[in-house]
Amino acid sequence: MNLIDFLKNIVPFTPEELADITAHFERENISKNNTLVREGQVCTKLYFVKKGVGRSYYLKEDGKEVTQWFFIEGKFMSSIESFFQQTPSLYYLEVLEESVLYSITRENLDLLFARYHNMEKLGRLLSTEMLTRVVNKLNAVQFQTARERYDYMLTEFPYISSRVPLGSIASYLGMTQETLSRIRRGDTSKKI
Amino acid sequence: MNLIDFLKNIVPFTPEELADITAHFERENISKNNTLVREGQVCTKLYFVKKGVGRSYYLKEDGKEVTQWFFIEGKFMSSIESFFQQTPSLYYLEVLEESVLYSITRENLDLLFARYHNMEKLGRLLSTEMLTRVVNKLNAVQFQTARERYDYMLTEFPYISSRVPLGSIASYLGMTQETLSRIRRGDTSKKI
DNA sequence: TCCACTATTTGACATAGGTCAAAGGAAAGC
DNA sequence: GCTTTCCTTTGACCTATGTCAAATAGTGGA
Repeated sequence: MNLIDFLKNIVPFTPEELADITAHFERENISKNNTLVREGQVCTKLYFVKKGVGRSYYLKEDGKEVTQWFFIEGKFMSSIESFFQQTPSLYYLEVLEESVLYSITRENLDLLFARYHNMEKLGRLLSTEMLTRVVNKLNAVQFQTARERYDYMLTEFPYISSRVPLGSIASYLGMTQETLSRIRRGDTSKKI
Repeated sequence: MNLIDFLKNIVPFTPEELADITAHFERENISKNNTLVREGQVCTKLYFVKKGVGRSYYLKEDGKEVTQWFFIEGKFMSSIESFFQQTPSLYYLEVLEESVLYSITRENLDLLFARYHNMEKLGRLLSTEMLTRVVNKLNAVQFQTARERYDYMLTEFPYISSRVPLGSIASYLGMTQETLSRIRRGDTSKKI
């Protein structure tokens, strides 16, 4: 997914706006398993994923990683709260595959927000879209069985299960790796 | 909390902008236990809660109500997804106390978004703020024990526990009313 | 003030999913 | 082609929280 096409699909930017906006992004090629942000750091960039997969996660006291979100092609990726509030990140942000990202700094983004009414609109629309997604996940996690949550995930991130380790998916879904493994095996009716 | 003060605190609107914006809101006095939106209806308005408390909830197949969110004084309230995507609401929206709301329709809000760059900014900021809150709840619900979730709720909605029925809070927290009751009793260490 | 509801608490018991430990598989480096 | 390490599966057992049912406590209305 191309950044320009992505932007055009959401808000009817003029060609001049598009040119100026994309000029503020920088292409970055990131190799597999690279960490972009660590816990405690302030996240300075917002990334558009042109190719690859990323995830945000945090460490529980016992040292276990808990996946917070996956970021696939054609989505923006960041430690959102840290980036927007400029506070230390609670999360790690990492790339799980060889990836191509387009990044923009907070200052440049603010500049574009201030410069273009359309840009502000883009921000609002993307933010409400993300809000909807998070609410969906919340409902899945809060009120569904482990198996139903797995089904939810397949709709939210269709192809991810073959691309990322099972443990990352399990913690994203709020279950253990063992449980997810048993679900995948497919013993539906029997007790898991 | 006054609507004008609330708006001014977030974005530096001009007095003219503020006057025009607030002129598009309508005051509504709603009596206790009134339902504003039903499942399947498209939610036509966004409400600012000047006084009172509201909540959104949905009905599970077995007929049990599950609280999705509480809306307290000084917050915007709506069946958000329905309002912004103009799709049938998955949720009921109701007022739990005698309340004073300021409402705006989708058309008027879009008009203001289009008219004022600052308004678009307000939308973006409120949306990211809400996103942060939902993410916090998600983390609480997904990885904390029933007791910890209760503590989380006390920070998110400090005074709500005395204002709304225990069952509504329990389902908001993803636990049964019995469990919440036992937590409140305070048998911390012993098995609940 | 009493009644009729509705909301909350309590107890006994059931279970989904977690924990711990170990065994297979797959994959990366040499 | 081996070795080492990591990832996934499996089994046995455990626990937090759910379910069901009944007992109390609160509350608004007549």
